[in-house]
Formats: sequence, C-alpha cells, structure tokens
Amino acid sequence: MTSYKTEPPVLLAVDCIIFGFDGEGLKILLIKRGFEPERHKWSLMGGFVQPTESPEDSAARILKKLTGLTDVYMEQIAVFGKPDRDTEQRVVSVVYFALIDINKYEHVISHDYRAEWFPLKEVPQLIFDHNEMVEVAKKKLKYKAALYPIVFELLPEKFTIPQIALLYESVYDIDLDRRNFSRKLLSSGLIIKLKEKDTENSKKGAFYFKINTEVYKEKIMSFLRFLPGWPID
Amino acid sequence: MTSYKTEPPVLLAVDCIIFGFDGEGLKILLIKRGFEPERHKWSLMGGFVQPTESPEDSAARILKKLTGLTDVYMEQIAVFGKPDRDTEQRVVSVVYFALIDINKYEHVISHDYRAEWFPLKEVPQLIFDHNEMVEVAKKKLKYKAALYPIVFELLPEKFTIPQIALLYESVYDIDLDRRNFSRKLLSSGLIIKLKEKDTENSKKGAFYFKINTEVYKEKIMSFLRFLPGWPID
DNA sequence: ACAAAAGTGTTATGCGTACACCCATGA
DNA sequence: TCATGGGTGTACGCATAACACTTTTGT
Repeated sequence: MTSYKTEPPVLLAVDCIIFGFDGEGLKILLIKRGFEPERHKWSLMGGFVQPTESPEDSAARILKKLTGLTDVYMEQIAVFGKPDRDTEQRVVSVVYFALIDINKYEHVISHDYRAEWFPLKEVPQLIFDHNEMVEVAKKKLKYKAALYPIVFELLPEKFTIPQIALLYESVYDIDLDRRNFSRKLLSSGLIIKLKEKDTENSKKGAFYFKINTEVYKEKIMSFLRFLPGWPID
Repeated sequence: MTSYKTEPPVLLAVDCIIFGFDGEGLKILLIKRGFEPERHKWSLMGGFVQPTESPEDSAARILKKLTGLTDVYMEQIAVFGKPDRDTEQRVVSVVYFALIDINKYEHVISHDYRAEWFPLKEVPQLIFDHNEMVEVAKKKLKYKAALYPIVFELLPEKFTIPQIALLYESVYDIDLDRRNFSRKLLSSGLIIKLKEKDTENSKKGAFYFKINTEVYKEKIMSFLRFLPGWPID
C-alpha cells in the first residue's frame, strides 16, 4: 500500500473569532451567512482551506477578506470535528481567534458581508456549533492573556492606562483596583508614557502611553501577571 | 448552492504523543511505522478519522489500539496542516497528547506495533513533521502542568513525594528544592499520606501518598503552582 | 560510624492587596 | 467648590525561597 486510498475524505474549513475593543467592552465580529445551508443566520466568518494553503494561511486570507487587515495576531484554538456538526456534509473546522484594533477595522469595512460587532455578553444564536466555538475562544483568551500581554493587540497605538484596565476587566468580567493595576503595569516597563493626555474621558485627563516594542516582543514569549488572583474561569 | 461540492476534500488524521513516567524521567511512546510511505521509520502512533468518529473518538481508539488503555487523559494540542506535510497526499493531522501510567501500559503492550519508550531528550528523527509535533506537545504540557495538576495522571495510584518532584523536574528540566516542594504539595491538600513507605529508593524510605480525588477534581479545573518562579520556556 | 536521602524549622524578602490620600479639571 | 476620575504613598500579611538542621536506615 503506497497511498491512503481507502480513507474517507472530509472538507476542511476555518472559522475565525474576531475580537475587538472599542473602549467600552470586548466585542466580536459576526456576519450574516451568505449561502445555504443556514443562509442569513448569524455566523462566524469562515471559509474552506484551499489546496495550496495551510489552515493558518486560510485563516489570514479569510480575516483579510472581511476586515482588510493583514499581519494580525491570530492563534489556533481548536478543531471542531463531530461527524454531524455541519448539516450538509462532513466538515471539520479549525478555529482561530484574531485580536484586532477595532479602529483600523472601521475604515476598511467590507460591505460584502453584513458584519456587526456584538458585545461578548450579547452574542446571538449562531449556526452549527459556532456558539460553542465562541465559548472556547473566550476561555482561551482568558487563559493566554493572564500569562502573556496579548491584549495590547486590541488597542490602538496610543492608549491610556484606564483603557487597558477596562479592557482587562472586560476580558475577565471583574473589577480591578485601578491604582494597583496602574503601578503593576508601569513597573513592567511594557509601556512608555507620552506627553499627550486623553481629556475626553475624564476631567483630569489620563496620559497616553505607547507600547515599548522591545519589552513587548520579549514578554509576549514570556509571561507576566497584571491580574490579582487568577480570575481565569 | 446547497452543498459545498466545489470545495477540495482532504484526509483527516490523528496523531498521539503518549507521555509516560517510569520514575526515571519523562518518556514518549513511539512506533515503527508499518506501512508506506516512510515504512519502518520511527513515528507517532496515528490513524485516520472515520466517518462516524469525532477526532477525539479517533484519538481514544488509536490510543487503545496501542496501549490497551481507556479513559486516559488526553488533550487536543493543535492541527498540523501544511499542504505538503505528508509526501503522499494532502493529510491534515489533529494532534493529541495522552498522559498514561506507564505501569499499566507494560502489562497490556501490543506487539503488533514495534513500540518503544524514548526519553524526552533522546527522541529520534521521526517521519514528516512529527518531531515538530513532539516539540509543541512538550511546550503545551509545560504550560498546562504549571497551572493544573495534570501530571498526576502519569503516576501510579501510590507514589512518593520525591517521585512527584522528579516528575516535575523531568517535565521542566529544572532542579527543585525538594524540601519546599514537599511542603507546598502537602499544604495543597491534594495528596493523602498512606501508612506504607517506599523503601526501595532510599535508606530512610519515603511515605507513599495517594491522590485526594475530591480536591483533585476541583483543582484540575482550577489551577495551582507547585513550581518556583515560572519555568515555562 | 557514616553516608544518603527524607523531612522539619526558621527566617528574610518581596509581592499582592487594601486603602488613605493627593491631584487636576470641568461644571 | 464640589464631584469625578487619575494617580501616589504606605503598610500589612502571606507565599516564596534559601538553607541549617534533624530523622531514619542500609552498609
């Protein structure tokens, strides 16, 4: 035997959970599915892996198609492959999450898909097992973000410490002591203070910071804890 | 369009990284591949996902076929799906790791496969991208075991604290202070002291312990740290 | 008696946390 | 001048980690 001829083929898909942060709370980007089955229902953005693509390539292509963005932080979450998860035929889906700067998205929005941002707590019913995928993605994000400073991928170039705090609060659904949080973050050397202040969101105004890319690249492969206790799960 | 007919099918495989611990160090179980291509070369145990199976089912079936064991701790690691990773045709592989009690294995060993245990540091060259899979598995194990007490899955029912310490040392390739480690573990309430001692491995003898299943089931979904610092990567 | 491994006691240090307090500013 | 959110100072406690020391037993 020199081939796997007797083995049953499957279709390989990719689905993306796209996280964005608008200063209010964490959101995910969903589309209205444009084809049967389950046409016009809310769904994750997805597509099929092509012969020349790895699943990673495929995920990047799909993300670009919807958001226009490239070089986005993406991470493989899991494979969903129950025999009957798709009603049509056997489709196994590799699921990724992406962290994007929501502002960059807004300028490039593709109207080919009826895409909308949903707060994490108001995700509608989705097709197939997509709700389950979202749950797993949320869990993975929590897990990972507790150890690595990946949530900065969600922020614009300039951001304030209260904003980051809000972001962490949103990811973990907790309340942080902003005072301690601020110190912890500053002492990490991960962010650099700018001259400018954000005066929109408070009377006193909060200083803008930018990422210290040197330290960031180092710590993204290491880990650190900005969070009190361990509010994962 | 009510079907995905134009989409290219792929073959879906599963590969298992089987970890075992023999009191010396962490090992992985490899087989000599029994069919072409790459016949007679060292390989992970694997197989194809059947029409009625989820990838999880498939992984459990494959593990049982090699080791005779069921109800084993398994975890999905990642999907490997580069277009040309298999030389024969397009095969996408879902990779799992399994943690087994090596003693249970030894009684049920299947001789259909030429299987051998290899110390983590002496893994031979494997077919395709299997070496890469092993590396990812090691990393995931470290990551997870730093937060959850999963390594106990590798131990027999009775074990000593020095054994567990050795196991952690083996997983992380570090030296632990056995004195502090012992206290930390005891104070977690995770293990219960037995009357009996292991007198084989030392003059004084070390007390045997068993898992406190109540606490274990609770903590396996939570997390705790037995390790000083954070020796992940 | 000695070596070797198991295990206990003790202590310095630092981190996490709580919270009092000060600062800047718009209304 | 008061309310609001941003930010600093400080103090307490507990977990960590370092390491001196005791215990047990085979040789």
